[in-house]
Amino acid sequence: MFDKLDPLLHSELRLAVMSILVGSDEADFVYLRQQTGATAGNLSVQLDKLTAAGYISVEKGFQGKKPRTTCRVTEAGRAAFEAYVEALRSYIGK
Amino acid sequence: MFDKLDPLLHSELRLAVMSILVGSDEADFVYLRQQTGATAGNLSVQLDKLTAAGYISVEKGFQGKKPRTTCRVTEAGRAAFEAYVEALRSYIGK
DNA sequence: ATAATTTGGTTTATAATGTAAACTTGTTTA
DNA sequence: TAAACAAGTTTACATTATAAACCAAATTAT
Repeated sequence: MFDKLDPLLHSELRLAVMSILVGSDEADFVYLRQQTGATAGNLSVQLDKLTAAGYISVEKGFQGKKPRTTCRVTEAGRAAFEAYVEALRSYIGK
Repeated sequence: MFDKLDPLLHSELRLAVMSILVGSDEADFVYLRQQTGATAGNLSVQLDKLTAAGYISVEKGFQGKKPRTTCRVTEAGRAAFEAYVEALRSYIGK
């Protein structure tokens, strides 16, 4: 009756991050922080979890002299996001 | 950008319960247990939380000699559910 | 020059939450 | 009348989320 909801995506902050990445293909730490309003610590932890799950890839580099952490959604991440959205329908209809 | 997700509804089991109640107006403990596959303990705890939030009302009675716990969604619960679904759109589109 | 602040994060301690096992109360069955 | 069952509830434990505290490098102020 109800599809299982992927616990990695069923989290407000991680879902917001994935939503941004699915729609924009690349976003850096600072931008994600701005858009989500999350604290840096929380964002850092949740990015780690998404990385560990293979849902995003993270590249650390520099922009001039400032560190820059760039995130991208992986194919697995995109698929998981779509599956999550599909599973949600069993709860909320449509 | 992203709407806040009501933490009371952003839980797989509570969301499933609310989904059933919004669509059926009355359901008893045993039925909810069957439909959700939850353990009795977990269901009991989550029903308490929904009750404390004023999202459902619970009536305890008997059917013959067996206890029977009947749940209904309240108006506040229905409104919260709809708001939750609406908020979700900001994450998953559509 | 060097002290104070800011930027871009990470680690870690705590609080909140979810979950199932264990328990309770009463009923039916052997 | 003892064992098993039904309908829940309580409680203990594990997981998760979150922010505070921290760190390193760069910038700004003195």
